[in-house]
Amino acid sequence: MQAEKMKADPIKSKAIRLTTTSYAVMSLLEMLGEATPYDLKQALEHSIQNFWPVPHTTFYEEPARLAQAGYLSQRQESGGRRRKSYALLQSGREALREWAESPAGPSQYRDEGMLKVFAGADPRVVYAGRGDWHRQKLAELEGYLKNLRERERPEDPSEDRWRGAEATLIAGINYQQQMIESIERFIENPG
Amino acid sequence: MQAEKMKADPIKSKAIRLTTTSYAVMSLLEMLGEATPYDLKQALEHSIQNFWPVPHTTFYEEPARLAQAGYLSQRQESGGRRRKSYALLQSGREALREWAESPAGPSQYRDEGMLKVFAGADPRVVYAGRGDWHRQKLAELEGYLKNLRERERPEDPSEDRWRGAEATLIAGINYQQQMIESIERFIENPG
DNA sequence: GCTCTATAGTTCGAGACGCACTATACAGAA
DNA sequence: TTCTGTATAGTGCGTCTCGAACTATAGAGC
Repeated sequence: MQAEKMKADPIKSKAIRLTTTSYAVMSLLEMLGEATPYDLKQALEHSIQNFWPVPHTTFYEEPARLAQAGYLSQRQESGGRRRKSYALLQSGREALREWAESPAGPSQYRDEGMLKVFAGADPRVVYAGRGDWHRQKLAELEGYLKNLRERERPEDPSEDRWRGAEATLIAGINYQQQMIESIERFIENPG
Repeated sequence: MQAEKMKADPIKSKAIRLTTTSYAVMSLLEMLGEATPYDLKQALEHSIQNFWPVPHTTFYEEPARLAQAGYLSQRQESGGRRRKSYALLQSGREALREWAESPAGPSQYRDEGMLKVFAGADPRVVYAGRGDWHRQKLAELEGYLKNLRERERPEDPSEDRWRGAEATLIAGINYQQQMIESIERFIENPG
């Protein structure tokens, strides 16, 4: 997680560190409006999970943390499951904008399989199923993109809250295609 | 970090969870023989860091943890900095082999920049410097591969402790080349 | 009203993270 | 000789992340 400064509404709230996960929650809330942690988790799995993996337990806790620090409003159902819903407050929206405009570090690639190869495992064994995994992921992303394009969206791009999501899907599709190639190359010639 | 079972020398040691970082340390020790944490950190930065990022503070602590659990031997210099050196013990070697042969999960891609794009940032701004970053990384890996190939190594591949390292460099070079392409594609057409 | 399954969520302890700081060695200048 | 600069080597610690395992609620079908 990147280093971030402490931020908080100075009046009522506890200062917390805003982590990349915080911004993930806030950017989903900006797209969805008011949402329960479960709604957020669902949305996450179709989008952010592909370039910023977060386990669901972490993601469930994050909205409460952010609400406590004054970035989100919280509202609780009175009947049934008495679920909580969260929405972005002004301070959250501002923090999100500021972060989005600041420079980002390089991307990270993490691959336990590659570490096994390093430790002497046979690349052909380690990567045997990988091509299929990436092909499946590719199909999944293409599905999301198709859905997104069938959705009605405003003419004016600056009004369109789905533009960012669309761009990340396109990038994800590129990435998966490249990975498929790159793995094939590697299996053919691992050294 | 992947889930791993608890393992320990049953006699003298505290049970710890072996994490992927543990195996990273042990695989380096297998290649290097006896080494100080700093030696390990150096080696890490030229190899594993590229597919399994670990902050140096974590990496410094890990050998002590592993030694305590009976996977490594520990020896301390008597003069100067009184540094500690570590080496793989039999139980460590066995744990490493067992892990290396077991299946690995999929790889992970993590990119804060992509999250900024998702949140509405302009891809051309976010990815402006990325191509160069990957080109530099590519050059770095090519340098390591050149060095490695100049080193004298045993004829018999099964004797060659550097085979794994070489394979990961080749994979890394593929990966960086693909990323350069993939980013160019994306910047030209981000949606 | 019971039981099955999908959905929706919580708990908690160990580990990871990274900022900020400390310490040691060794070279060359004062 | 001591000073001061810089590269090397390492530590402390609070906050956050991780994931296994568990709990709870809703609705479908019997």
